[in-house]
Amino acid sequence: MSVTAVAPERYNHRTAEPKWQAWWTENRCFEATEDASRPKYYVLEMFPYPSGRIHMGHVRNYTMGDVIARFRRAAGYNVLHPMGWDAFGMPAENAAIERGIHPKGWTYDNIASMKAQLKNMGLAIDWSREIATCDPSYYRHEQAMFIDFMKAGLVERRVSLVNWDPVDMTVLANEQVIDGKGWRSGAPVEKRELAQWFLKITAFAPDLLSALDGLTTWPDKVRLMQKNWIGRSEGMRFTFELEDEAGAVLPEGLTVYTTRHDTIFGATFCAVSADHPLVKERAIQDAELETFRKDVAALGTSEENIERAEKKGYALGIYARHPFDASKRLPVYAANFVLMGYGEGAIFGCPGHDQRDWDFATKYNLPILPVVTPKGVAAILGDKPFLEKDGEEAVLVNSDFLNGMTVPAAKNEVARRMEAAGMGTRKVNFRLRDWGVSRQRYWGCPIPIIHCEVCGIVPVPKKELPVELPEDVKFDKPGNPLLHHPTWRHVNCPQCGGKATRETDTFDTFIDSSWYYARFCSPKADVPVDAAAAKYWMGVDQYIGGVEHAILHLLYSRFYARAMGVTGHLEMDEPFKALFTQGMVIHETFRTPEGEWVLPSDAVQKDGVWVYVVTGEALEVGGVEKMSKSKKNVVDPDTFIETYGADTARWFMLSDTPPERDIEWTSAGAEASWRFVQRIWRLVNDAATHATGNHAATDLRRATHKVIAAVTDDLENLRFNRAIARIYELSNALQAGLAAKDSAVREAADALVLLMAPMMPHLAEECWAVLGHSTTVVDTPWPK
RNA sequence: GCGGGCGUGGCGGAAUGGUAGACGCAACGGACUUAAAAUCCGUUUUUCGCAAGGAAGUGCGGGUUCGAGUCCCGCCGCCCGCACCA
Repeated sequence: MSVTAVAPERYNHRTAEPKWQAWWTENRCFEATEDASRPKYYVLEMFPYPSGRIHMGHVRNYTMGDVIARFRRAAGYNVLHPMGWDAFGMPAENAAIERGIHPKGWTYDNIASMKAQLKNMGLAIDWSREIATCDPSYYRHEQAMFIDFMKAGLVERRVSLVNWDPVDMTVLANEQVIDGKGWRSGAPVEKRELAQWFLKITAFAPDLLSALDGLTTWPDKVRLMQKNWIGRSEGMRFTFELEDEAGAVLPEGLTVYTTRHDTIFGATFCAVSADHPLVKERAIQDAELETFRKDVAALGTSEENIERAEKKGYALGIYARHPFDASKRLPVYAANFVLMGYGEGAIFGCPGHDQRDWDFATKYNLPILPVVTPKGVAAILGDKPFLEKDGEEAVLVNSDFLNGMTVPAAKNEVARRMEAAGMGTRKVNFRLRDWGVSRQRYWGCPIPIIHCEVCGIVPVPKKELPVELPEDVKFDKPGNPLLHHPTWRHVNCPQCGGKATRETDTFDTFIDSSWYYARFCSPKADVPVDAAAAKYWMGVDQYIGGVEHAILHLLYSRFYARAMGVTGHLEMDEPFKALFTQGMVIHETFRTPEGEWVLPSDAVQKDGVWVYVVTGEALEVGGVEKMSKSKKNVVDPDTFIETYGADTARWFMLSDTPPERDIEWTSAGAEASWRFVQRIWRLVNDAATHATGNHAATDLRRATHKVIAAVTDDLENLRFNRAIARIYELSNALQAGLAAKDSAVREAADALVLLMAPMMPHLAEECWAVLGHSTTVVDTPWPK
């Protein structure tokens, strides 16, 4: 039986979608203005790098944000939903090197084409607030703030051992080194000594850590990752007296950091980093030690090296006097496992209760002394160090005045005695390092500094900002084009007027994205952030993006908000009130028998077997993996939207799979979404022929209101897949209601359209008109 | 090694400690059609049974509870993050 008397025409997204997109733009539906009479809602997705084309990951991310924006708008909020471009970065420069295109032209062309693609998605974005970080009107404020940060003592220039990416020929921050390799290039990172600009993120370490507790609407996983990254530990810093082979006291002491000062009587050696001053100084006289230092440096920091590396040491021929037992002296080694960058770059080794120290002691035949044991158990020397488990009661033995004490009590006692004797102090240490922000690249924000031979480091006067990137640069040799520019770097010193040179390093692009969320509040202001606008809009009520930014971008942004607070640019601490990290878009992979990757669009299923359309040969179906160009398992959003419409793409992205998990793109699933679009169209057209109901408590009416409540709750909690399941239920109920001539048919159809509107806004508008409304969905309140 | 998460039909996945498998996909049967597509009506955890109906069932083994997919303990498997951090 046919549901409709006269079959309606098929829904045509090709006419409907551009029509409504134009209508929203003309009527400025999504342009936000401050309005104190309404509650505000700021929803933001991590802005894209303008690579040239959007991918399905963007579609998923921006669809989620859009659903939230449209839902909150309908629910009565004054919504801010802006978009911009994270436009500085290496790919633009690589395009310049490889194809001779200027990074600026390349970037802006990409922005234009990606903007058109995003518009085709029908996003409810306030395009009047669009920003690009490579625009001088944006980065001049970044430069001004850097100078303010300097004045506030949040900037340092120091020579330090840095991570050098030999492929990208630039320095990387610690956060940007993954498994000992550059996060972009994948090349093994080398260590180099360079003069670098640092932002003092460590100044905020305690606050960045403790404030995590308040971010209750962030994923626990992300909070935990940040907590581990910041890495707070409570311990002691104290100094050993040193003596030489003959027992004569040396002028210098050896300061170590430890969290296990309770095990001081188990100490049998000391170890210092190969980069420790004590070692460097002796290596001048000692060729063998210098060789050792080089070997350690050559080993690098990559994961595989660390795993394979044996503990190696070099006895320095000096000894540390035990602080509480004059009869003991501990040989001091230079050791490859001690990091100069953490603590004091020096430790005492207690092999009985530390795996690493155990390995070292075993190798060099150093004594192993058990000093901690479970309560009521005699200390024994097993075949591995004894490490008490969480909550396990352990007591000190073989430890003089500590004997019988619990671990915490013994720590306390050692700290008390050392502090009383002036040997050391309790100290909280953080793993977090300051953020090195100098990059030896062209396509980034110039660091607004002038180096004067007379005056030293001089900030560019604010009235001369922005320091603009010169456009006439050449990419004909490796390294930084700014360094090779004939004139740009040569300037007069703003202070003495003498000859000086500009800083040619540019900022790490993560700086650009560390404050853009605040700039969106007042994108055209002539200060970085207009205070009144920020007071109204900040913080971001819902931030959405990939979990890959759990540390880098999110930690930097949290730091920036604080630094901007100190310098009076922004009055708030936490930029993102709620965070949601969405999963990836994954897809099957296909290979020819020769091992060539094949695009999904070139694979067809014939009699249950996947076949390559070009050659007709059977394809090997590989794993379901993240969409990537290298494996060619990509589906082009543009082509899909052209064929099936934006609403179909949006609907599919939200269906079935919970938003935080990886979603598998399948053509069958996508087509099913398309069929649902047509089904809604038929149902609504059919419902439109029915009379308005009489508010009787029919089955359909009950079902409708149950679904309204459920969908509202689901969308408030970002459970898009469940909201969609409810909408399917309502469409099933409506279909049954139509057959049963239920009097609530019109009411149900209206609700169906309004509930699906955040996900399928174009279809909703068309359906709303079919149902005889003279208003638009975008201006209709959320149903209750 | 340390830290965290997850194991439910053929698949994606539902389920404030209260009828396990909502909703979707796929598959199968039927209607419509010259035919196909689309659409519509059904079936679809496993198992026994012609049926009515019964039994088992949320990785494995225990426990708490009137009641456990959900809470607790111990395993097994997979995934993610950090990693010589003193």
